[in-house]
Amino acid sequence: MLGVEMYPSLALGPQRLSDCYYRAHVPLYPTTCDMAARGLPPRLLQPPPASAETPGTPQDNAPKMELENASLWKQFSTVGTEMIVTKKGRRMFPQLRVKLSGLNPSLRYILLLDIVPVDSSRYRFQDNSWQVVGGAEARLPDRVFIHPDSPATGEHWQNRTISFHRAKLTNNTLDAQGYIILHSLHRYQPRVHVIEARDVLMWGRAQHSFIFPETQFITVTAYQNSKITELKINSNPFAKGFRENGMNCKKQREARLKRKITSNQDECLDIESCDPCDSTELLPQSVEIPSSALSIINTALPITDSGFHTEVPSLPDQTVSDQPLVLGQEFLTSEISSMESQQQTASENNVNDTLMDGSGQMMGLSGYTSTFPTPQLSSSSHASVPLPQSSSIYSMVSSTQNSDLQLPQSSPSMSTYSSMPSSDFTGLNTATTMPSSTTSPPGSSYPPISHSSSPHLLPSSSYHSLLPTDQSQDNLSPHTPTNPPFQSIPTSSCQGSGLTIDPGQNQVDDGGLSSSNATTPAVQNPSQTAFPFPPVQSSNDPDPTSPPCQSLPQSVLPFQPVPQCNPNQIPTPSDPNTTPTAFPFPPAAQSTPNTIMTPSNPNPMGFHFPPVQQNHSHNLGTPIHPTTGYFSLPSTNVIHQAPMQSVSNTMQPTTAYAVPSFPASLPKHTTPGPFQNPAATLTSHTSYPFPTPIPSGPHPLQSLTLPPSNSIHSVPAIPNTTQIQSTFSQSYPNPSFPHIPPQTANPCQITSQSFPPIQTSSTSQLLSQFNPQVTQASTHPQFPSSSNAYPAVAPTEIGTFSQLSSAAPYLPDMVLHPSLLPSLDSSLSSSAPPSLYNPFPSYSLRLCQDPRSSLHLPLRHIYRQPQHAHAHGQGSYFDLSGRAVF
DNA sequence: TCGTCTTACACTTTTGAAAGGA
DNA sequence: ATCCTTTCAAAAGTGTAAGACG
Repeated sequence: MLGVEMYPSLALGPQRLSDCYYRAHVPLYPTTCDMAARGLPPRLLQPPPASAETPGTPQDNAPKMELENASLWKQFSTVGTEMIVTKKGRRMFPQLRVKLSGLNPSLRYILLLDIVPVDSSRYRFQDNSWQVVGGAEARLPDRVFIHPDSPATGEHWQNRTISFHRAKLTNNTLDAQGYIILHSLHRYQPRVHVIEARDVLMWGRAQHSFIFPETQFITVTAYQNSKITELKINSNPFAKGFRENGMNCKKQREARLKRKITSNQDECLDIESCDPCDSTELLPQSVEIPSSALSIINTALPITDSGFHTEVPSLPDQTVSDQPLVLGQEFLTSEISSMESQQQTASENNVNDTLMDGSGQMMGLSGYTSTFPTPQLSSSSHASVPLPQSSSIYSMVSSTQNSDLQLPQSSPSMSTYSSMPSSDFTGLNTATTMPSSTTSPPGSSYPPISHSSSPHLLPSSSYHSLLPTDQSQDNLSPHTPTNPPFQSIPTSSCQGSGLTIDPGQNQVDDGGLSSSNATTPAVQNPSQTAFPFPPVQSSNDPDPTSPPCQSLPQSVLPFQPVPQCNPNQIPTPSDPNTTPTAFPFPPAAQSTPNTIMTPSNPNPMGFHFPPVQQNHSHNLGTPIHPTTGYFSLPSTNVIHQAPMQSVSNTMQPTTAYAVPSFPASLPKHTTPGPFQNPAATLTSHTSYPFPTPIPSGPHPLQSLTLPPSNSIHSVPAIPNTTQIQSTFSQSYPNPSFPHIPPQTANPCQITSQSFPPIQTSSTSQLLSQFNPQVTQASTHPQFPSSSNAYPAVAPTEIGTFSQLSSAAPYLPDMVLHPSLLPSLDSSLSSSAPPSLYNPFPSYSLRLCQDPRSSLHLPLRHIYRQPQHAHAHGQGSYFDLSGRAVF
């Protein structure tokens, strides 16, 4: 789900990046984020204990992301966020503005935004609430918005607010602008992916995905909930005209209309009689703001969302010094440099932009806490969860997990993590141990759907999930040796106790809508000062098809278990623990590469970076499966074993939710597709089969037929290399969305989906447990597909998501790591009928190499988003469906 | 008839070019 | 000639309302 798989195309031609074709495989099934969205169970991963955070620990270095305008999002979430989609494309509001920390300042990263369906339902706003009215429409081409600043150094990303405000949403399935195509009246979850681009070849090696549950929204062509309209008008600068005192307010409009009519009549009667003074009506009028409006405004008043913004202690991440580009990387380099320069300029310009939306600071938490709808469809569990809990969750997150996360980077751990289930959904159904609340949160526009009941607390703050890196790989990688120890980032610090405000933070590309940075404390993690460079997967990996355990990421559970939160407890800005905005999703180990590449399921998750030249890949240290042609993902993600333990130990069934971490879950096909390499599918998580040539055409991918949902793979594949992090607002509101009926549940999926709490006590165990085959058996009964809880690391109860239980059209790609199963709470696993739950779908984010570069895969150009003649980069879109976007 | 979507509209903000000055 | 600031117009982003569509 959340896990995004990136397949670095190792061999890149000399051509410019813009000329390169990238094909993104569209996940047939819901991405991991879907899981997150669906089931973001109340359970929050516990933050590593503040004490645990120590400078130089690997955990500290883990990338962390926090949603800067979390409070604004929460404001909307409490009501039920709606996003307008139009044919011409509509920006998102609130904007998705995040802050990153824990990156290696010297490394380059690419930031991507994609939006995945939370469930397979279609919604309708009835009785002042959103209700499921049917199944979702066929999945649309998955597109990814590339932040215009990409690629940029970690320093660049960390020194400013990163805004994806340029991303546009459209409901035009034939959109040629490259905008993100969404269905109206469907529920979606934005995801942010941080992909390490230490160099061209290494691109996509390390991948981190973040999800903020509070950013879920329902797409609409016209606002359904008047409360949302009010919030938008009061929060969005562009809508000032519609405010009470605006020139386009209702009174003014009515007056204009009246005048217009009158004028027309007058004209008809006597043109000369028209008096210029009539225009006075148009003049702005002081308007008394209705109490309701005031309340809204008040809510928007700057409240420190620091509590929400507090960063979670970062997990250790491998640090890599920038390495000279390898052969074939020139084009990337040039492209990157060009883009970087261009984007950088833009970002710089935007750095000083003050947040106009008042998002984070502007919004009051109070509103958020009370009514914030949970992402889950099921009403019971989420609805019951009070916001305060979320706050408590934050505290927990910050406090506990670090120790766990700090697992030493060990190759073994990698395998273990790779296999780790993306999400544990066992508790999703009624059987969940977590307490379910039948009542929906007050004010929530979305009626709770009866479902599982675990309270779902979504951490607003970001988590970093560190995936265990494959040391062996890293070490083998030529680049590895050169990688200097990770330098701490001075500006940002995060951890709970250690949280500090970074005065110097600049906003990136905020479009001026974002709130001022000053108000938002940048959290730095003192401990991040230095972390050892994670071992790189050896390019020489003897067996590309080797079981994921080797190559697999180590995705360790980015999810930190969240101890039970006290609902009443509200995170305070001062409380470091409370603010983690995002939690990492453990990368989904890709158990069955082949499944991913099947024609029917070209690329479930994301970008494919097929190695152009295997030679390069090996040289680079990214193992490519000889037969399959997939790159084995390096284990950049390696690190976070500790979290798992902490999760299991600390997480409370009720409060904590497991986050499906596995980025690229690949649907498992019983029959290997042409692309598949049987061996690869079975054995190695790390190596992915190289996709067979796809018929060239304007939309090769689109032509592909998606497998019926039923055919969906029970086993989600978890990309080894990618580290998935999802950020959930701890305070995530109860699910306002109705859950989907379980009818469609795929038994197979269900089994795979449920993930018992993982016991991370011993990394070695996990590693030993990791078995690609096992992962393939994602159908493991312990992992119900539909379970809401995120499997990951969180050991304790898995939140149940009613939504998940409902049969979602999308099959989960995620593969649970067997090793995780044991650790999971047996009660949960037993309680949840495997068959009942759909597997949590996960997308692997993959970049496909341009076919022109002699690659098998059809290449797609990476088009830059229309520049609009603006100096600032507008961002780029990847069309995962194979459609040229830019 | 209803639900949904499209389009035009008026307003606001953003953006970039041009002009002017240092 | 370069750099910086200011001004201005165009483009883009908003929600609304009316109408179209199925």
